[in-house]
Amino acid sequence: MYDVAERSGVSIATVSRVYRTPDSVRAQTRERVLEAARQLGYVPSGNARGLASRTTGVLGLCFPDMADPDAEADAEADSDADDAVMLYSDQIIRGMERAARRHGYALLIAASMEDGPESVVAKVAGRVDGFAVLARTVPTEDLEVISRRLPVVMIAGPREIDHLDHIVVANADGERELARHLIEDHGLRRLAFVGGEVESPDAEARFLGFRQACRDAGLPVPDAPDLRAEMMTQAEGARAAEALLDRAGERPEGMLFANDQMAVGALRALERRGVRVPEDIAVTGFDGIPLSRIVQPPLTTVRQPIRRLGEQAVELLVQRLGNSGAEPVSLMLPVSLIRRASCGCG
Amino acid sequence: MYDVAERSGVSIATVSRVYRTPDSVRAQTRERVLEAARQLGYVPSGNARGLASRTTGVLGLCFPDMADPDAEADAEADSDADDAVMLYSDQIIRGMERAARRHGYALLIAASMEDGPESVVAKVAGRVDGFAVLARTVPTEDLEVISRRLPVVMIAGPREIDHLDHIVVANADGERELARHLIEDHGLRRLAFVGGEVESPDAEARFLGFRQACRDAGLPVPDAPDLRAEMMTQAEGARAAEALLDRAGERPEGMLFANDQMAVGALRALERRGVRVPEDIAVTGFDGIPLSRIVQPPLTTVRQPIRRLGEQAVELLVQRLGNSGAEPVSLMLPVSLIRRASCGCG
DNA sequence: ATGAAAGCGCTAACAC
DNA sequence: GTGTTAGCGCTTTCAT
Repeated sequence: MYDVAERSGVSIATVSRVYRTPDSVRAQTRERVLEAARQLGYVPSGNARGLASRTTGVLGLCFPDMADPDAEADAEADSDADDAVMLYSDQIIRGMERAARRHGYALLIAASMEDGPESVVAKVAGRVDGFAVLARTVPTEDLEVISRRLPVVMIAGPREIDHLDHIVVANADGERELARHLIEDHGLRRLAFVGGEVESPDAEARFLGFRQACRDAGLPVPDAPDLRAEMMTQAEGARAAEALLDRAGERPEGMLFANDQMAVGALRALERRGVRVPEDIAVTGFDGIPLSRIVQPPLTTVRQPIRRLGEQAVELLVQRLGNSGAEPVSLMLPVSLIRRASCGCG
Repeated sequence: MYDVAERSGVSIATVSRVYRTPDSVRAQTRERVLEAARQLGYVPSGNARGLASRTTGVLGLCFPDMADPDAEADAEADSDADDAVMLYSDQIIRGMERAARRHGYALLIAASMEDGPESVVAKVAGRVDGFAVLARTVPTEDLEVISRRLPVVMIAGPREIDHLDHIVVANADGERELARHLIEDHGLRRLAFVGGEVESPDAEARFLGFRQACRDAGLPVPDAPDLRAEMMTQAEGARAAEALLDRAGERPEGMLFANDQMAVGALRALERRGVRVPEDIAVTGFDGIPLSRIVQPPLTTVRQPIRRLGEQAVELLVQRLGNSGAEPVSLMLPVSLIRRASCGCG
């Protein structure tokens, strides 16, 4: 910058102005500066600007370092499928990027690594004006500290920290509606629910919705899911389906899975066992992943607006950047029931 | 940082060490510093660190601000499809993020906006250690200046600037192999090629491959594509198919499109016209997008490894960051022919 | 419309 | 193992 100033015969202040507020510099001067910059290959240092101005023009996203949930599935599936898989985080990224772009921000993304030298979140936090965190990516303790310094919004997670903005989808509503559909519209009564870990807020909320539907319909209300899966993968879904089949007592008329992955695995397991879906048993998932349309039979599920999650995260961050004093916001995005063949529709 | 130092009774240098090289500080001292930081909500400033150390630990990506290529298609298609669409840029991002993570970098992404106050690329360039650019995102002139200061790799573009590393896929090879397959294995001889703009390096390279196959087979070698499409959308593909049908002279036995989008559009147009694929006419695409598997009949195409493009970009950047003096590298990634029903296979 | 000077919060030598 | 001291390359008052 000093070189550019010298070469164009102005002060560094003027060079700075040329880049920040071009109109505040006489056109002729401006041209001279720009030309000098070109000749010298000058690129303004974002770091220095950020340091001096205390703003970066960048928003961030931290997400978990999970292997693809489909990794195991791919082995047995067509390798083509790999390209069709759009990860949850990919869609969040896309949503955030779009919205960030609209507001003139760039997006910094980083997955939390197992054993990074410094926590990834700190790295991101130090380089952005605000950032979003996917549930269970970052130790609550770290978030607590960081969120005192800059806006943080929690996506799809519990309200771990009460002064954070946070966004979730209507998990309970969706599952309740889904179960209601099976009960009222298809007349099913013996329903089994396969959940996730207790610590997974999404899975728990879905189970809650299931319970509500049971209560509403006057059916027995279970205290806990019939089964719980650790990672909610296809393999676990398949195992769960078999376990349910082999369980003593009457076979369930419907199996509700806390996500699509498990439901897809179940579909395959049931086919191997010669159990027809939906004639013998209805199967449902949750998420609305692309795979859910392609499997046979196509999966009845609840679609959650993942990209909008990302978009809203950015909107919240931008709002808070403008008005940091406001009350913490808590958004719940609506979901939609998708009726396909696996429940007996279509 | 000064506050943390004061509160824990050490100098700022020690605070700095605690974050950079924890082992160089006595455990007891370290704990005191960390505790003070926690109490004060201290978050190290990435900007200041970057400024002082002249490195950011961030790699960048600039990509074009295109609307979804499928935007028009979505209107007529199932809105479900929207979620299944994985954009080219999404896959590049995913590939780069993965590779960057492995090397301990975060990823900064930004789409070039129409009328940003400052060029997006400058913004990115100032905040990263090196970055990748998707073809035709950034004015060559800007790149020329910036690439003098930090490593830049061009993805899927022409070698606009000769000292840049760049990566492309084997467009010509893929199209040649595809055309050879139609000619030799299916015995087709009257082939029509629908290309893109002259300025699209991908589309031109694919046409080149088509020509090679014609030459190899002793067929007439066209000087130019039978038709060119501006944006290579489904709508344009449909129009092109109809134009080809209505053209005077013998109807072609095969239509080769420069991308899958157009081929899918063509499939629909041909169906409307009552032309059977592949019985009456073979149709092929290029790219291997998810949609290509789902359409009826499934599309024969050439898959390009988009994610690997992103991964390789990061590898090149990391290499160059380690050894800036090396010769410019030019990588060509292999593609693979995918035979499906639209050419008469399977 | 332009210049001068004081930091922004950290790292990197070097000294102890 | 820890402290001291210069900057890193900008933005920001405040003058002019």
